Amino acid sequence: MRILVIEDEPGIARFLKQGLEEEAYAVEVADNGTEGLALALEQAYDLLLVDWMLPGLSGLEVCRQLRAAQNHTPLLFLTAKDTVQDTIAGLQAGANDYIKKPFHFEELLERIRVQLRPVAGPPERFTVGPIVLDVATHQVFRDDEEIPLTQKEFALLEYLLRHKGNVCRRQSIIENVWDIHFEYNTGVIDVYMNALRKKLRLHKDEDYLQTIRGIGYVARD
Amino acid sequence: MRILVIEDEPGIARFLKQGLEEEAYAVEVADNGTEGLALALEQAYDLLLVDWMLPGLSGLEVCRQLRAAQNHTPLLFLTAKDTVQDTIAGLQAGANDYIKKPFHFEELLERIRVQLRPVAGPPERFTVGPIVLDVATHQVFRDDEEIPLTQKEFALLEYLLRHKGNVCRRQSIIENVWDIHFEYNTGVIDVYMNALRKKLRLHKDEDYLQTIRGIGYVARD
DNA sequence: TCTTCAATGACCAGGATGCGCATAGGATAC
DNA sequence: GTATCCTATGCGCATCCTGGTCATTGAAGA
Repeated sequence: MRILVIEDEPGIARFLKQGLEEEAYAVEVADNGTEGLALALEQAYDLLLVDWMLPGLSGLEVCRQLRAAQNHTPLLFLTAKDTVQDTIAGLQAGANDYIKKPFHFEELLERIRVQLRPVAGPPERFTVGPIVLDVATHQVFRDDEEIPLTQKEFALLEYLLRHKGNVCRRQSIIENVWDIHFEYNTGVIDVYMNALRKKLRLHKDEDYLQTIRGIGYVARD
Repeated sequence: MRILVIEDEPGIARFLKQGLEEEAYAVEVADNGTEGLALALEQAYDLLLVDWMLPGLSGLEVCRQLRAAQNHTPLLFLTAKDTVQDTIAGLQAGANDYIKKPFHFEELLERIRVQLRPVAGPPERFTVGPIVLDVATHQVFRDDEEIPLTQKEFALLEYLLRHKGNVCRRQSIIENVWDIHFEYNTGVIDVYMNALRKKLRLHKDEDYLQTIRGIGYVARD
């Protein structure tokens, strides 16, 4: 799990970095708002720890701009400002928690874990039409009959179902399912979509996995 | 949005119920842990507000049993116990937040909103008259009926709707939709406007997509 | 106010392009 | 050795654009 700490006071930054690394998090530190925002936007962090008062962009502004850019990485404010107005402003800006200094490191850790634990909880099942995908057991069913899928086929179907209703662009699919982050011209997705549709026995009129020409694919009921 | 308050002190319970109802939440109250747990398990609440000290089952125990039963409704502790150990115990038991009394009602409200806000960002939708365009799902509707559009048709309509009310010059359209940045004399835009109006079944009197002769086009209500 | 006319956009049809489907076969991991 | 993954290739068709004709517009002049 990757955490970005945006904090200008070197002492606190070092303390956080060390403490979190002992908990096996991968920690990076930015010491001003501008750099922090840029990093948060271009890298895929699992969580952001943001100080309120920062040189350059304020923490609040970092949060606002991040959310405006459709980035929804969990963000925790960590701040000495403890007025109710600030707390409310921070949360309204899109933060997920607001922790007041001085804080206990153990409580911070626990609040971080709250954010990082899987959102929906264990019974993660996704469906489209007659198709059911169970993340926990790694099984896929069509009309209660189990369909054996390979790892990649499963990952692709899971990605599409997790974003059911939303169009998944080829680029996002390549990045999230194949973990390829540079430009890459390949036809793998087509091959796997083909395999999926065949294995799931999707007829022409059963367009649960639709092609959006020139864009990508969608799972729709 | 339905909220269940599990709180035994009648004064606080009444205060919460009234305050939350003023914010248009549907609030129910249970005054002991056993009843609260039973309600939470059988009804579909959107959020639970749980006191720590309760007759019958303690709040902590309610939380544990709820999570053990695979119920992952957002749960906020609301408590006078403010030791770090309790906070950690509460969060570890599966709570989503832990708010210490005395609390400001505004902050509580905001923390409730954090839990209730949808994970993904607000959907980007644009409209003119009966036409609705959803960027995320890449869909276009007229009077709730889906209209299939090609990529270019969609891009053109999106561009016009993003600038609703403002006249889009042919040059800007060519640059932003077709990505052509040199002078270029073509009639593509006309062809696509024609296709759009036809597919969207825009009558002569429905001038949601107006032609500004010699300049370009506008989307207007 | 009416007429004329050039300019502009609406609309249609056909051809080029390129995307996605499908299948086969080689590389790789287990 | 076998299952899995990926590359490569050909094909069909949706999409896109061009070029043409027809309709409409608006301004100038009578």
